[in-house]
Amino acid sequence: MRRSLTKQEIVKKQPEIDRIFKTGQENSCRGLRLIVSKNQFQYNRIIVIPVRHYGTAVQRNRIRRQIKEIWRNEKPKMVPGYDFAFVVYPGKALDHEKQAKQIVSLCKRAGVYGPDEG
RNA sequence: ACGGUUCGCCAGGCGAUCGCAUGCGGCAAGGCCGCAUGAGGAAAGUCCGGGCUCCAUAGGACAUGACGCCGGGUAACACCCGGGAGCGGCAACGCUACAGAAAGCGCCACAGAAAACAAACCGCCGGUUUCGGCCGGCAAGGGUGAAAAGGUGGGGUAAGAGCCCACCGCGGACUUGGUGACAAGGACGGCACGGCAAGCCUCGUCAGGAGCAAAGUCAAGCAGCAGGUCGGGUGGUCCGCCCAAGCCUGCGGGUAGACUGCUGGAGGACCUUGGAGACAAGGUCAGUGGAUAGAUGAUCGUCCUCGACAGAACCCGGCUUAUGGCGAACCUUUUUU
RNA sequence: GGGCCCGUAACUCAGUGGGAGAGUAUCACCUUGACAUGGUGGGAGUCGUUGGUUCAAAUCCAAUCGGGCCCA
Repeated sequence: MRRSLTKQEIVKKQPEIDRIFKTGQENSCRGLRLIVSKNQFQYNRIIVIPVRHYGTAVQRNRIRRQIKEIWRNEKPKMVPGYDFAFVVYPGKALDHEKQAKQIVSLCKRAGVYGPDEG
């Protein structure tokens, strides 16, 4: 499987986001919350949502790109068929390695980080 | 060297791996491959000015608002350039809502006699007196205040006063220079005319309203009810013009998709010419963001000065604010020659 | 993206050029055996910030910071 991230793999519609928040299963850690919900596709989808008044436009763009990048690299190890919503809260910025560990542990707790794949 | 003033420039580089968007080409059939391109000087605040779209190709009047030394630049401006005057600074240089207070209205708290067609508290002088004061003259002195009706000196006088004189200030016909703001000179006047227009206002100039969530096309979908009257064309009013037999308002219901607008521009780089400059004209070259939950990133290596402020959402011209570094010219002080 | 509004005491607000105020709250005292209520008195402010106009600015003007509302 390729490690690409196309437009299809991004959750776009407001009703779909509402569905994730209603039916999804929540896991959170410091400054980050992950909501996972099953979808009707064969692949996974993602959305990154910084909370209201999260820094400047530059900071919001940066955290979204960083999380998308980590998720893209870890995607082949995930169980397919889920929607991921990352809600980001303001806090101290982590470096790439620590942030990747944090996201992987969140996915493991959510039960979508399959050890059989990869 | 220290401090300061003005102007200009840059916005980490290179390489590797993975990845995103758009355009083009190919394979070939809705997916791959290749190539090219891919945020800013402020993209920001939304403070101004336009383009563009709809309402009438936006017409007249009033209201309202903005601007306000002169000349020029520009599509336009509240911006820019050059100049004048005033103010600040030792200077380089900077700042200025810089029209009108003799069109009119209003305000000037407290204090003070009086805050503006004048007037007289303490006073000064003359006359009179029943010694309490009264009548008249004066506005120089005191006192109050942010501000008190030219200043200083001399003459003059009962005491005084532009009452007279000299100098300074003010106004100023006129003359000269300048496109002009204005500058220089100035007969004469004899001080009459306090300040505030970022108070109302007057004069001059300009401005119709709304904004790409404008506007248009397609698809999907729903449910009407009540009221108002003669209207509507966008939100100040009237006229005019256009449209219409229906329209408007309120409550309720439905949609939350796709496409056009959407980027080739008052555009950029370089050169030449004109101009003091802002800028204009001509030529050559390249083809250079267009997303729509929102594309530029991540990691590693390496070098250095170790990277600030910060992310396009229709597009331009400005202003303002945030911010790292570099360079040039000029000025002050000190030292040296 | 665009349009619009508001910042005054701890809170809610008034104040349209010369004195910074009201209610609630808080503090002290009185009243009560004690509490509540009631009464008397007091403290608390860079008027969001920075400049400008004016003799004088919470007020007028400009810039800036923070908060809020609306659109399809």
